[in-house]
Amino acid sequence: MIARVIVDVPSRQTDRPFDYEVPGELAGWIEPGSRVGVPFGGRVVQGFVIAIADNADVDRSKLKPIAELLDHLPPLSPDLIELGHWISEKYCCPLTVALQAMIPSALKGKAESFVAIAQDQASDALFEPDWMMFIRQQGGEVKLASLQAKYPDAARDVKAAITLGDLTERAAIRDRLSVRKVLTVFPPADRESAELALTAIPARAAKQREVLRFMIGQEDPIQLQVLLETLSTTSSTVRALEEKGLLVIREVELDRDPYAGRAFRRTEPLPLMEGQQQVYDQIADALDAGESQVFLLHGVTGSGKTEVYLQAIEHCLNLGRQAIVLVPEISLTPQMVERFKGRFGHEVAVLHSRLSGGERYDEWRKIREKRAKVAVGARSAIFAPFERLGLIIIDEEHESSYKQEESPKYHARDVAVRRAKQHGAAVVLGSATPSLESYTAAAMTPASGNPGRGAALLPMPERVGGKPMPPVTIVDMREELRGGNRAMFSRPLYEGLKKRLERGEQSVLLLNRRGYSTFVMCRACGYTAQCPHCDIALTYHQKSRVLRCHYCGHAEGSPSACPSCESEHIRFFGTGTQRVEEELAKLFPGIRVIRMDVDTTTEKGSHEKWLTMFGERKADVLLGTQMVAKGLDFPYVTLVGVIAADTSLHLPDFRAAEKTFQLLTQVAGRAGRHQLPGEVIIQTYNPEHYAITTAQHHDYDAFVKEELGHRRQMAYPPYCRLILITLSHEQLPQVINAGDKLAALLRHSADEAGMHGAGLHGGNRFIEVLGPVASSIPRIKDRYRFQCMVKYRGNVDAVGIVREAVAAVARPQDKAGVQISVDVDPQVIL
DNA sequence: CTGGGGACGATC
DNA sequence: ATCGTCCCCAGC
Repeated sequence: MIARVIVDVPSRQTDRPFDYEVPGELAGWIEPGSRVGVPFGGRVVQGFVIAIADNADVDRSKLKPIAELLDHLPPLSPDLIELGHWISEKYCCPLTVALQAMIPSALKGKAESFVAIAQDQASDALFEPDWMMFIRQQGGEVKLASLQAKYPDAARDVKAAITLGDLTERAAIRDRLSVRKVLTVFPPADRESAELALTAIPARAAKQREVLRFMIGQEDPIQLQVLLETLSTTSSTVRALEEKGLLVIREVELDRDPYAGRAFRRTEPLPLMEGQQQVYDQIADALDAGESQVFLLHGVTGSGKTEVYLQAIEHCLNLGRQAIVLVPEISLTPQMVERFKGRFGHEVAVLHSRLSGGERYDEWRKIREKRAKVAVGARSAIFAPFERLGLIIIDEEHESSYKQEESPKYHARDVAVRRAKQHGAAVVLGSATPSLESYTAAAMTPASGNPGRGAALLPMPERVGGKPMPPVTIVDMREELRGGNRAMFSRPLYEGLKKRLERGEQSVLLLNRRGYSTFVMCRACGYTAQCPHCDIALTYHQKSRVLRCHYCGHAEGSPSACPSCESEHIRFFGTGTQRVEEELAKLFPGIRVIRMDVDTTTEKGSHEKWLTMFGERKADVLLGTQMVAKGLDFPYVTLVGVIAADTSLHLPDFRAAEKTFQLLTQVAGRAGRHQLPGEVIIQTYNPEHYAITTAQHHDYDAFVKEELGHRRQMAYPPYCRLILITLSHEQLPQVINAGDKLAALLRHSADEAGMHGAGLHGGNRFIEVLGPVASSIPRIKDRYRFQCMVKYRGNVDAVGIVREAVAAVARPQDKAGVQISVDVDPQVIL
């Protein structure tokens, strides 16, 4: 029996299966998906079995046996392995990287070396060195690492002993975490004889009597720790009873439950409004049919999408299938979790990055061991190891956080569609502002003349309770300036805030820029403070009084005089959240402000803490970056102010307008969701920009129409697909050289591919290579950055072309080599 | 003639 | 990625 193993060595050259012999004793245990330790190039590494075969591809003499099996249940299933292949192809990464992304990091084992005294070595206490005696004391075998730590000078001798055969070396894979085990006390099995024994306990051991009496009355096993606290005694007392054979103490597996001690109030399905019911019926039909189908649920904020999700999941579970709910990391608040736990109780597993490694592992095991049927989580929860998926819901599907920034650079939405196909599951993409990719996919419905393809559009244009969308006022900041107001708050926004304070209502202020100021400039000579490691201006942080780089974290003291001309006319320009906070305090003495940005929410749970405080009306204003725009729902918020809508509009990103529109629409939906009517004020220097005017009228369709026009004109997605290749190196000439080489190779292959297709340009099939050009931030962390862009459409294997070109350029890949990263733009492929 | 150091290639 | 091998040149 032969196992094909993908070894955990993430490089281009080892990105293929290696064959291993399955030892007889493991034959029944090893299957595709098993995690194993295998000897590889003179050491032991972790690997995944991806297939079982009868015959090896290589000469039998080269085969080595699998060294160890790491889990009793394989952490991957065949469908996840297949999905891994797809990811590694589509996103251009080694298969092991794709597979590793699917399991909790607790299962990322590292090889550990052990040394043992060889069997035939007799003890020779007189002449033995200390370290050898130490090994004997430890039972003949120790971790190499602990030997190194204790006897740093013995390295030479130990190495020699291994070479001579006096010591043997053994490697094993060790997981970062294991199942949590808790000492647990079991009540006596035979209560009658225990009663008898009770009387036999002498009076001086009164504590033992008390413990035993307690345990006789106890139905269930109890944690030792809890027992000791309840009866305020010590473990020796309990141990004594154990030794008498009256009690049993055993280690019991226990989940680390991040929501332990929280009771979730059970909720029942709410009656659906007509709009909700129609949407639900369509999803339920698809679930009944059991065929993969993608839905785009376009529901305005407050239209009751979550209740539709909950009932669709319930229907899915009733059909004996499982469901995954993806939510942006930032929206995965306890309130959000509560909605799902409240409806489905213990059958919900929660997966997100704020959990500790152990908690995450235990939630994952709940799914693996079929104790959970619903997974709620961020991006990576798309890999939840369910066997019969029926439904995948992606809430706020337009969110860019569904794209992973590190390798594997997958987009959870695209992976979801693929995974649903494997399982015959339904996908529901929910958003008030669908991404253009999803919208275009939905525009290809049978009705629009593309039968058999496309996502079904499910509109939910009504808000629950019929609340109107809040009125949105656009304030032209150029007018304000002309009117003599140079402050960061326009008069309408100032008046609005003042009114809210007087009425005891709350406001939310959005400014998509943290820190105090955007840049520091000398008015005399024009000097600006730049990061020494990146080509980017430093941001001043008021509290710590330092200039900080938001890309590499570099910090330096802020100058009081210009470092270049020594003038004192050095000033802070641009506005960050810290400065707004300061200004609010000046304008409204006594105002209570909660500031929420990366700087104030690094601590675990701080994000929720601030929101809870705000919900309890312990602050008047919630001020923050885009994290205040997402999913918050506070009844006393009646004013939402956007301090500078232009911040995201001018980013060097063809999605800048789309992101701005989404952000403004999202944040506008935060006001007046309850009894009190709301109001939104947007400050901007571009009041006529369509992203802003369409957001003002809550007019998604108008925005999409306009934006699609621009995208078509510029040949950007969804009218084509993109691959961005970024090259970086410490030396500028090296990057330029590699960039030129790469572009030449790409152009050559693109031409060749074009030859075989009809109508290269303007038709439905083309491939175009742009660059190399310097990236928008030409240097980060002391590395110069250049990029090439591949634009393509139709049936061309652009990723394949890129993969080959990258492999050719990255050939001499020693330490001095140019780093190349490949980014495939998201695309809903149906 | 030996021994360090960097390029090259294999790893089942 | 990491390790062993080969080959070259410097030093003895």
